[in-house]
Amino acid sequence: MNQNAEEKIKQAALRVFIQKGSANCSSREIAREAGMNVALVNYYFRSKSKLFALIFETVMQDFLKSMVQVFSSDLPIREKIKILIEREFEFLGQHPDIPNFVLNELARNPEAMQGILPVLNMVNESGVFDEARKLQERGDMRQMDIVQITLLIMSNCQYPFMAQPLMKVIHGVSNETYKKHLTAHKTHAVNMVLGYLFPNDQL
Amino acid sequence: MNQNAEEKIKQAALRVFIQKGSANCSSREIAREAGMNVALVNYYFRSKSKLFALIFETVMQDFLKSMVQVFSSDLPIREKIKILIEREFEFLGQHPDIPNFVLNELARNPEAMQGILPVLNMVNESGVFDEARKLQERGDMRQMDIVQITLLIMSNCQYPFMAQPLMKVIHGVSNETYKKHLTAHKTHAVNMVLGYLFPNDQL
DNA sequence: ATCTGTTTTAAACAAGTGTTTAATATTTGT
DNA sequence: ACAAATATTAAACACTTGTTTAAAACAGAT
Repeated sequence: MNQNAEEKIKQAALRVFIQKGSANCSSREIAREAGMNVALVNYYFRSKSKLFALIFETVMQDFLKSMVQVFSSDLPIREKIKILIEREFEFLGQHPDIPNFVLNELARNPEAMQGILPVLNMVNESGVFDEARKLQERGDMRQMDIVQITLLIMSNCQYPFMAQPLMKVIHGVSNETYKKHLTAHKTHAVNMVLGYLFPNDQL
Repeated sequence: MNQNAEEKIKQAALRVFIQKGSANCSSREIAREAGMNVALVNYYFRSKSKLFALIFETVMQDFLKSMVQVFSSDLPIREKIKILIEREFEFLGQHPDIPNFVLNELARNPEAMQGILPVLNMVNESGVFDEARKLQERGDMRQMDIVQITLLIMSNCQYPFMAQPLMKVIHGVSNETYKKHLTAHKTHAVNMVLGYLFPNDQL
């Protein structure tokens, strides 16, 4: 089980960190989840914080990958946004607790900010925002800052998953019911965002 | 400093809990922030978890109060939504880390779910959702579940504040710049949500 | 089989955790 | 002024934390 141990610890750390956060879990818990000894965690990864930095970076990669991919593609802008939102809902359906994890770490764990730099390069080199700017200059898209376009899209994708516990208890709905609301919400997100960004499309 | 000590601890706990979360702070840190001894925390509040429950409940009250107030008012529906969003932005401008705090605790701290029950009563007794349903049956408002209307509004209000660290680093903007984006975003949120909920208003 | 380097373990370390205790200081009522 | 009640403190409790150490188990090569 040579390389297996290292990999098992990584996967256990991924699960535990995402579910509990970097601060609210122990090295021993990660080791237990991996079925290994505590000392092995530090044998392979030097320290808990180094292990976390590693995990956090890979999570950030996954978190932003699909967004970058879609926008680097060759589709017309409306299609891009539509597919982007749909993929985001699909991704979040399988990893519903990642947004909470990411935003929480970035807000509360100063070290987490370091691990985001490689991902920043990925985003910048993709030319996502340059392209969006070009599309905007060309005309029919509503004039607003790229920051706010990003916000518009991500708000309506990520928040519904982050607020799941709150919404369930406020409206008194079950897990299954809320999942149905989520898939229905995908359509609303697409239509609302597209409708707002391209007001001239109305017919 | 009789009642002062108790109150000082409460306010210190409020600050520390919101900034660090219930799990990632110690009783001693709260005591230090309040300028008091550790034992006093338990002398007044029995235990750290009891203190947290108390704090969390009051935060939840503030968190949902303005929403309930606005919807219990006597304004026409479009005005209600507009004012609701604007008040939400104002509240979050002064308490930008509360959404992250609330959603994080609800997702990760099972005990937090208990402290929400009184707030649930507040929401239910206000008749917020009943009223929204009535308004919907009457006609011109887009047919969609109350859960999703709630999501629509809260997503576009809360997420921009929760994602501040992420957005700042992704787009490389300063604190001040981002604040300007936030106030600009308020207008977009109002227009987009109203535009989507009342499609016949277009002129 | 023996040596060599790597992997895994149990045990220990100091530091920090929530909580309790018992003694001291302070306020209150008389 | 004194006594009773309350508020505050330092010290200790048992336990968990991240990390290190030194010994053991294991692998492959000669």
